[in-house]
Amino acid sequence: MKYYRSFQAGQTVVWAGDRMDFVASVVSGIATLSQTMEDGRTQMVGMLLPSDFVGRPGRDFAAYDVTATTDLVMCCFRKKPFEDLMHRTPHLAQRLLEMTLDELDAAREWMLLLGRKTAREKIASLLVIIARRDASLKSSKTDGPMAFELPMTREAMADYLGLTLETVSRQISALKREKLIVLKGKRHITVPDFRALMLETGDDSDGGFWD
Amino acid sequence: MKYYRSFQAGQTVVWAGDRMDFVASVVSGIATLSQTMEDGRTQMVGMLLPSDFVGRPGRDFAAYDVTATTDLVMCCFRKKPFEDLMHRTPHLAQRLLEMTLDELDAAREWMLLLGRKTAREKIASLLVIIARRDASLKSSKTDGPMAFELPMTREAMADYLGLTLETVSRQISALKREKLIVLKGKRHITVPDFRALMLETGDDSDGGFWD
DNA sequence: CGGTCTCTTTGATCGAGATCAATAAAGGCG
DNA sequence: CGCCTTTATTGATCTCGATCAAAGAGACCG
Repeated sequence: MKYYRSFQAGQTVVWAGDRMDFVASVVSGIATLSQTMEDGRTQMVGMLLPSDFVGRPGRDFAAYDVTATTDLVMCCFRKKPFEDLMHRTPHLAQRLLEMTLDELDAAREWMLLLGRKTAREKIASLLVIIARRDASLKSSKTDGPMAFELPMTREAMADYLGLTLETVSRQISALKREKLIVLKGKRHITVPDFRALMLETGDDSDGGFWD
Repeated sequence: MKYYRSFQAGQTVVWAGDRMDFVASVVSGIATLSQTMEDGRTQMVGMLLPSDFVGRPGRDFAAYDVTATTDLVMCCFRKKPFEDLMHRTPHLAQRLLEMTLDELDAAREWMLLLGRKTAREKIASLLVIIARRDASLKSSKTDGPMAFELPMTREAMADYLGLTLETVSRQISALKREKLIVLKGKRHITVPDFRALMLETGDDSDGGFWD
């Protein structure tokens, strides 16, 4: 009923439209949900971090491509027993509801980004999100200089942000030129002044994050 | 504990950030959820149709502006008693989970639209969505000519689609010129050939809708 | 160590949609 | 009815990001 599966970075976990007779949660690593149009245009519609849940009770086919962007371990449950468990355990539905509402909020914030932000604001927003997540994982402070690894290629960033990979690259170069970020190699980023980067996201001055 | 509230088209139900001590569901009419950036850029992030739910158990402040786009009646419950009820009624959480998952799917489809579709595809997609909803409300067939009222201004459509109102107007004119739609006045639309319009949305040939 | 991947950067040019501006149509109301 | 406001259309121009193209930087491997 419960088992673990591992995937290498880049591997596909399931394809949209495939039969999917399990639900799962991420143990370690990062996975993405994405949708692809017939002509190949791709949009990432979700990002799964450790503890996040995939799969939908009462649906037999995957709605999205699920891809491991880093090495990934997932904990899977067969769907049928899981659904039974859910009926017997009221708390489970409530917990899932909480998580789904969080995802819905994230999706809506992302809609604002996709519909209204400039390329520069999109890149800054993504870097801020990744930096924050990283800081909270390591429970480090967000005021000094922050450093982290980008867990994705430029192309994946483009699919995330509704841009082309060239535009992503150019905007990152621009932020580097302006000393808002420092690059070591292609993936390691240091942010000397987090507030300065946040000002580039187009969001409210602080979003209540600093109190 | 339970009461009804009515709003006129254009009225604001709640502002983002306002205290919101109730949850509600739409009885009749249409409401929208939207987010606004400091400089006024606006993105609609959700559309509430009859039976849809607003408000989040365990959150005291509204996350989005809620606006009535047509005359609107909502059925409200004080939040505290509702939360108690939810603890006592396992089915309720499961039902809310279903609805929230549907909204999440809609939000993700919308993300693809915002991130990757062209202006023409966005307009066609919106018209198809509205036409379908209208058809299912009147439980009429989707193959003959279809006619419906646009429940929103060009500006609201623009906020929905991540476009400017001028672009919306131009694309509607283009679809009219090409006889894909027929306009009577500014709001009444007739679609002579629904499949032809669907081909303009950029989605899979039929999305399983025709079988 | 050179060869061949894949990923990234950078340059040149193009074009869809934004922006700025003017006009037109449709209500609402004195 | 004419006046005023709101909503929509259309035109002219500009600009940001897409597209096309080439070169650079690692990583892996024989």
